[in-house]
Amino acid sequence: MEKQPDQAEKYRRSVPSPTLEDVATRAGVSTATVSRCLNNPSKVAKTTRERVLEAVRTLGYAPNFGAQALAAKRTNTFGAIIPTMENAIFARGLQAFQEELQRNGITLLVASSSYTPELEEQQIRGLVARGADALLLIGHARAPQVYEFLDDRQVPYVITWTYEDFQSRISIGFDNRKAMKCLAERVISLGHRNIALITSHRKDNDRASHRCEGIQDAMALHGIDPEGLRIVETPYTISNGADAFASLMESDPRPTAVLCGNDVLAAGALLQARKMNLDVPGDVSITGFDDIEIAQIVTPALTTVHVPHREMGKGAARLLLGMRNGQMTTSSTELEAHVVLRDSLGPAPRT
Amino acid sequence: MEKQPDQAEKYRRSVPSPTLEDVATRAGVSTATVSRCLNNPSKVAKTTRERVLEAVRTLGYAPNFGAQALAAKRTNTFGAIIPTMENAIFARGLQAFQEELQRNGITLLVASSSYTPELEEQQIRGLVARGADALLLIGHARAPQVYEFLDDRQVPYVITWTYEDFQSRISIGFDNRKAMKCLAERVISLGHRNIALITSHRKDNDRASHRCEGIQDAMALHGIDPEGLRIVETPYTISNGADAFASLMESDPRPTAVLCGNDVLAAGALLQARKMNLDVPGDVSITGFDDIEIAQIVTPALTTVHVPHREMGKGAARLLLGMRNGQMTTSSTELEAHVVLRDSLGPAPRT
DNA sequence: CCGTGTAATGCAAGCGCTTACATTACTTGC
DNA sequence: GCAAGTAATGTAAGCGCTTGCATTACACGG
Repeated sequence: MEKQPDQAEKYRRSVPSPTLEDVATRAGVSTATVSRCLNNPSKVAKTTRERVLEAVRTLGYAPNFGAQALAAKRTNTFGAIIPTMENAIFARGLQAFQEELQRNGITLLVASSSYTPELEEQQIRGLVARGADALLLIGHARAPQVYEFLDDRQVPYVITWTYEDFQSRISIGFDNRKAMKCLAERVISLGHRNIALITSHRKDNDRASHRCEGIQDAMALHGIDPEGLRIVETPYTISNGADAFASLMESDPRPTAVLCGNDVLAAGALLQARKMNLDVPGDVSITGFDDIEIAQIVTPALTTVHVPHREMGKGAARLLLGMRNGQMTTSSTELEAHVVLRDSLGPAPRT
Repeated sequence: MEKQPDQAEKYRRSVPSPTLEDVATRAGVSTATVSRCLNNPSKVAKTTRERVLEAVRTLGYAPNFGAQALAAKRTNTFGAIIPTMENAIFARGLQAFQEELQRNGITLLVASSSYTPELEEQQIRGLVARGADALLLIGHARAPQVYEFLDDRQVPYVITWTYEDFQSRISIGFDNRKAMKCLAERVISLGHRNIALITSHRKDNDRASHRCEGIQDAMALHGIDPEGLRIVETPYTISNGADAFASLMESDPRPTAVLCGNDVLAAGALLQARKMNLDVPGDVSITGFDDIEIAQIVTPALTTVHVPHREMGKGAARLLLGMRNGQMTTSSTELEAHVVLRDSLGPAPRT
């Protein structure tokens, strides 16, 4: 008998979230005081503060995000647009970024652009419309109107995964060109003359194109014609890496060293080498870039370039936090990437 | 002479975002019409609509998120809380989830809980406070007050990565217990009697505990005492997998098959086996779970359980979209996971 | 005991949008 | 030609919060 109404009530009991006003009433103060108490505790008397916080607690109050954003013109939200979530390239850096932000009470919104400039622009506008207070961007290459938009709206941003003291845009990262050059010099010093590169598309991707240029720098430096670098462009997946490697191995003369624009492509290349019964590094050397987890897992372990993922993420967060607080003194930071020698790179085979 | 003001102006020119009102003025209509035009185009005459859209375009108008959320009590934002972003376990599913959402004009907010219930609860409340219209959750195990909170606030949610027709909570996923049992039966049928499991902590993790039970089911079914299953619990990282494997190999009697709760742990085990000069699967068999990318990359390639990542992600999005639109007819969906035989599982070695 | 300074609090005006309801301008049937 | 319906648009009331300014309450020196 008691059951029926109970049931019905259960259905429609939608407890609306408590509002500032509810808290204010319960604590016997005005909404202004509650607001101050939450955002600026020092301006409220201790006894009142305690009473208010008590009310907040018992009511389970949480501020309405939209209202807060609307009134304060500030969301305590930062955004990050990364090219892809599918593989781990950006995961570690992003994790560090987000940890640092969290520590400062701000939330991270992540969007991925699938390496597509149009999509990226759309995502950037979207995040700004959602009130992102600041943005993390990967690489410098994007349409000028995007930068104009950001500057007009006064949205602070930092460019990562690359370092370049460039056009007053502040960035934190490493010099992709230099890092890759360093690795290429190693390769060349082991006697390789016939070198190939598997990379993602370089258009609209400054990291990829700088890495390529780094190889050519090293070649030129050692008297090898940079034009002789065989280049295959393909999206970042393992199977694409495998296919690219296969096609490279069919070419003549066959490269003795295949450098890859990142570890994922290199893992694919390695897989394909095994399938083709090629010994790595006996028959052909393979290198990666990024030093993500899989670099250590594959057999042979990948010689690659270690990228300071966590430092970039954390540093970017610091910079952005500073900028938001009106610190205009911040400047770009260069971090170091270094070659990690493992087993996939060896001397060039004798012909 | 003209220069000074110009300079000064340059500094302070913060173009405030255009508002609905700006658009309305420019198009010579009221804000209501503009709003309708954007959210409900069919209610506006075609000629007016064109005029309005033109104004929107030239002004570069984008709705203010906070204001919209406040007025409409809806954010077109869904949230997902996953245990970790660090490895690829959830990446593919999440990507599919987000793609499907994007196709429907809704934005995804991702938070990670680091496998910590308290943090997860906090993240859930955070996302709801930020106006998430619906939530994707991993696994069933969480405090009742969390479910109460969600039900009170009428926030739709779906549980994934597991399937269980359970307490009226709708879920989409696969039966972890059954899937692991299936794999374990394979293992047992190859003559293994001495079996070990490396898993993440099972407390507060129903996927992990179900997988464990699945093994024990299979053992019981084949007359092996389920109590004989050696279990090592450790967080999901490669090096932890390696350490766990090492300690297992020192135990007596030594297991002939080490099943792992996921591919990351298995990759670590494999690495350690190589370091210990153990042949896999000659000396010891190793299996994973999830079938993420690394399963195919490691040597020997990992025998594992393929999980329908993309289907879960996409399906979850569909369910949530339906629920938000008031479709109460939705129900849980069971997907299939299946064993993938590769090279890391072989017959038990003769003693 | 009063004037004054200071700390604590309240008042109320928005922030930019959605939407119920009111209004206007037309059709259309009789 | 008019009542009545319908389609298109306008009016204005909030949504829940922040914050500049006004007000109140004291403490204190003279």
